[in-house]
Amino acid sequence: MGANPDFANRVYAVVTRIPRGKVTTYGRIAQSLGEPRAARMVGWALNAAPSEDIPCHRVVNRNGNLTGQWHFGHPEVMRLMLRREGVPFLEDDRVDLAACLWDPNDHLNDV
DNA sequence: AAGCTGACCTCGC
DNA sequence: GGCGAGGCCAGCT
Repeated sequence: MGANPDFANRVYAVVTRIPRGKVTTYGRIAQSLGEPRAARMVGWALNAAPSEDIPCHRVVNRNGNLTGQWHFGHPEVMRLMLRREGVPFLEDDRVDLAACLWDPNDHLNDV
């Protein structure tokens, strides 16, 4: 990992806490970590994150667009995984954040 | 070795 | 309200 395993570790912790059928954004995660400007690093952390242990597919951008769809090997993979969990889609590569947004800051003390 | 890029977001004009 | 630049940090060319 990089020189900030602590940051990436927190990212993994947050992503793991994302309930099934819910999604969150990179910015929300970064903000919950105290680094509202480090959204890019969140994405990079997920890049090196083991997708088999971490539900990285539940992380989308602020627009609700599946930016990292090609990172799963194929765009349809991320789509099907989210759709399988009951995540509502506004478009083929865009989810309804208003319906399935899970804010880590709102669930810091809640499990 | 230096510069660009990248699963992004926020601020400024 | 739309466009541009800055910021974050590590990896790659």
